[in-house]
Amino acid sequence: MNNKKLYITTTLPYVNAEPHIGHALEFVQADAISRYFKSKLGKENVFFNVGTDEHGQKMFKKAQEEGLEIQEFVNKYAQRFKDFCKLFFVDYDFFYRTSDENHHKAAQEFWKRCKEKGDIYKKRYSGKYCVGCERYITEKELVDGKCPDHGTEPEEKDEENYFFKLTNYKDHLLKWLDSNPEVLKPKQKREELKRIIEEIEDISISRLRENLPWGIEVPDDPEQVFYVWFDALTNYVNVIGFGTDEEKLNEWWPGIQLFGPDNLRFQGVIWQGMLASVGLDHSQKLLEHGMVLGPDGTKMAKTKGNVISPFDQEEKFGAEIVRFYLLVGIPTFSDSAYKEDDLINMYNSRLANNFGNLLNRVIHLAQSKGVEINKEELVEQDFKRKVDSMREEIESYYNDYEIALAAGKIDELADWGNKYITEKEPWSKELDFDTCQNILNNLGYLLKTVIELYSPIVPESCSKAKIALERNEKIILFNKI
RNA sequence: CGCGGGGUAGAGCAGUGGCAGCUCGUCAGGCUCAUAACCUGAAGGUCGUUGGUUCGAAUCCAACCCCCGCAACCA
Repeated sequence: MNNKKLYITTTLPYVNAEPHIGHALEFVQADAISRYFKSKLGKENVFFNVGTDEHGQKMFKKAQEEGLEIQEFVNKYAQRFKDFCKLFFVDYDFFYRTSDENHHKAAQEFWKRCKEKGDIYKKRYSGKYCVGCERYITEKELVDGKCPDHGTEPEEKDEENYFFKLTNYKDHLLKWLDSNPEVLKPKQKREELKRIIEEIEDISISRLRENLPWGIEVPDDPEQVFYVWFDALTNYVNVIGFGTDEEKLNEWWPGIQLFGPDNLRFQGVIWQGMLASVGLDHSQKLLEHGMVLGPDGTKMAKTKGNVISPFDQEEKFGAEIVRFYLLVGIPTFSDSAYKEDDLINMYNSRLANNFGNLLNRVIHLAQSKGVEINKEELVEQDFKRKVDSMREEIESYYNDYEIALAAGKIDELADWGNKYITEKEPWSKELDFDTCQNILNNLGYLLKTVIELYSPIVPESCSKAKIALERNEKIILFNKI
């Protein structure tokens, strides 16, 4: 935490298909981090950006296949992502769309600045182009004349394009990574990133408009449009004022970026080179989440029939339970299988039996004993110190974006509450009123802490829990499944 | 020899040189305020294999075996 403002952004998903479980993971992780820091720093000091990447040849083709006007097509899918956010309680501050006019202007401004810096040049290029990858494939990469990633034959292309001199920044980027070893999480990925930087090449950043009518026009060259990645990446700073409001930009940038394993080269290298070109700081933090694997522990694929749909899961279990499992049940920064049995077990034992049940027993006892449980002055100092020191540990996990570990520690706190109540037996008829009142207020304080710290993960339930505790009303917070 | 990550209890994981741990599950007991919940205890591991370094290795080194990702809707 270097200053009071915090900016966090997901990558912009390509809108040529339905949101999948990987998007869900990234979005809810970013949302949990955003919610935590909003509670910590104040809502106005956190800015949480999500959005959709809507240009590119793939999009153009897909729209034609569906027989829709391209803008109509991207509108449809962008809306799907908005609905998806709403469904999973992803409370963004801005939904960025790259087909928006403001984005076009800002991306063009970005281009101009790179050009003024001397980092953009024009070069004739001929080679084999894979539409699936949106890039040229070298002869060496081809497998039986086909793209190794998409299994399709690349198109022969011979055109003049603009290139970005990423190689200018090779040494700079290596130095940056060396002197900021903590910038990338998890740290095991650092070597991989370093290798990618070492093998850096200049990248093609435009296409001929005649081949791709759907894109942003290159400044001073109406025959060319932006290469999709070059325009999409600029969103991260455009949304906070690049090219329009430098003061605002300085307030928020550098930010925290979340992305999936396949995106390391774009977020960690190309984008960082672009930032250097326009004279902006590098990202404050690069968080590479894991991959959600099928129940069998291998990558999801329709052909294998092990695909988990976030919409199906929501229908089956409800959004918060799916959120909980994505955030807590699978490790924050490594690949993990999505298993419904684990989801059920984990939800029942951790939320229903531990946290939910404790809340219920405390409120129930408070009611039957006629005790107020929100009197902080009645909380014993030793007890308070213990809870506060647990809170510190939990917050330090959150501050390090370790959501799953933070949740584990919150469970420990609730678990300790269950041991405490069993030991103190506040239901015993032998106890005098004051002692009972102290015990229950201790527990009330513990629960208040648990509720507050669990809010970023299960926001709706926690806001219900908070009200129940304040009003001393019994509630079954988490029904067992 | 393409690059990278991993192999620790039935499952999921933590553990960077000093008595192998946590959660879930299983079994036994206890409690009874509570959502058949909660508390206590027990069983369960040659830490992938082999060799090496060391007083001492899950941990360091070497070789090998296996799984996964990069990489086929995609993050």
